[in-house]
Amino acid sequence: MKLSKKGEYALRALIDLGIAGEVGRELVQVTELSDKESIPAKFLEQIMQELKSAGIVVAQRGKFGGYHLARPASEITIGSVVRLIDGPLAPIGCVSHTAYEKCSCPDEEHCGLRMLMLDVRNAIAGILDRYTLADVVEVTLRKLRRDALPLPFATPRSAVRREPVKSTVASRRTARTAVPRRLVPVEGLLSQLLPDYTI
Amino acid sequence: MKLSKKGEYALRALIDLGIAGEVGRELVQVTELSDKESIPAKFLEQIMQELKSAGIVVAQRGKFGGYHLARPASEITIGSVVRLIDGPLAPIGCVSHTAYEKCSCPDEEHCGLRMLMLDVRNAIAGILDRYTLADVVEVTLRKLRRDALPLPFATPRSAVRREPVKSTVASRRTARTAVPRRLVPVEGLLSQLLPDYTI
DNA sequence: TTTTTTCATACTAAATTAGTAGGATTAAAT
DNA sequence: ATTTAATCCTACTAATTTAGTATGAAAAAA
Repeated sequence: MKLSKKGEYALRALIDLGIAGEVGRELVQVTELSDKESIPAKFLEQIMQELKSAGIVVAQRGKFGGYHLARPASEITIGSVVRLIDGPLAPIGCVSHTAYEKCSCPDEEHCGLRMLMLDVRNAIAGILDRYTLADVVEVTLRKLRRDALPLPFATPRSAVRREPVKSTVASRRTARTAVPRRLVPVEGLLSQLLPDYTI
Repeated sequence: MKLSKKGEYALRALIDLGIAGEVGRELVQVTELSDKESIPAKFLEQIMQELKSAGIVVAQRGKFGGYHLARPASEITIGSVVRLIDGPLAPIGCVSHTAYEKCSCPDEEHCGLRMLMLDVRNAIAGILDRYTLADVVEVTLRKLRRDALPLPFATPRSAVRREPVKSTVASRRTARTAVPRRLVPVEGLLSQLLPDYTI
């Protein structure tokens, strides 16, 4: 039930971009991300490319370029990122919603294992499709502030000399107000750390 | 978040052994299992070997030999089987209970991703460690009976000419009475299909 | 003694994972 | 215009994992 390193790196980088947006930083370069997270720079470069192609991040080329989120962090679910990089969330193909595949078993309708794995897939998707980058950014910032630690990306590596590139939408809309919570049953550690968890 | 084919095959075979025990069949051979589930026989043979080494099944060698569960199906959790064959349930090492591994991130204590993945690992383990082979056997048999389908392993391939080999414990104790349900929150499809789900 | 099963070990082809390498392109600064 | 520093693009690769095959020995029943 593993998440690949690539998937982990993608999420780490995106969370960092979310944090950067939250502290007013407009662009972050691959080397900053790879330094902070100890990710091989060239590997992360590839990953950022995939995220760009998928429309999750936007790049600014050239000197003093870098990346930022293409949409508000509250509109990027963790599940969508994991699916993009690592494929379906379901443990076996015959219970995948996004990539169903008939399994080898003789009778899917009477397969107890399938029922069980459907529960697992729903449990995973219930979490990863519910939470967004904004949620993870929020708990991270909350913890850092609680312990009075310096926030990452607070000081731009090179002074902010760029015009507000395209739109500051990302940095404004990250607050979790507009997007309604989707489902009812809320449990787990993250939900307890988030302020407005509906029940 | 995939379960390997090997893990899937192991679970299918074990569920079949559980069903066999439930319908009074004492031994099942690899070829029967591999036929029924369309698993390459030699591959399944290897898998059964691992399950034997782990003390999950017991083998009877020689002509008219075969396998049966080493313990009551109600005492074999799905999680223990998946961990044996596929390793830890946790998506990343730093949230694994059974195989913790320090992750590359600079500060585990303030890592939002880790919190999230801990929720995921708890959700997965909450299901796979809660349910046993007996549960899966039960929903399977329930569905087959509901649709008036023939139960597998009801007719022994070769007549039952063997003495009650070691103990009939497995076939007697499979009823889910002795083992108490472990946790409180019960949801998902499987729990709804099981009769005595506590809440 | 034959048959039929598990047991044990070795091997392998294909896919996936986790990267490296090298340069082309773009844009800001000088 | 030239230099510098960033992303972009493509190809390659080493190691590991996955999903098996292959071959035969050992055991037990007939």
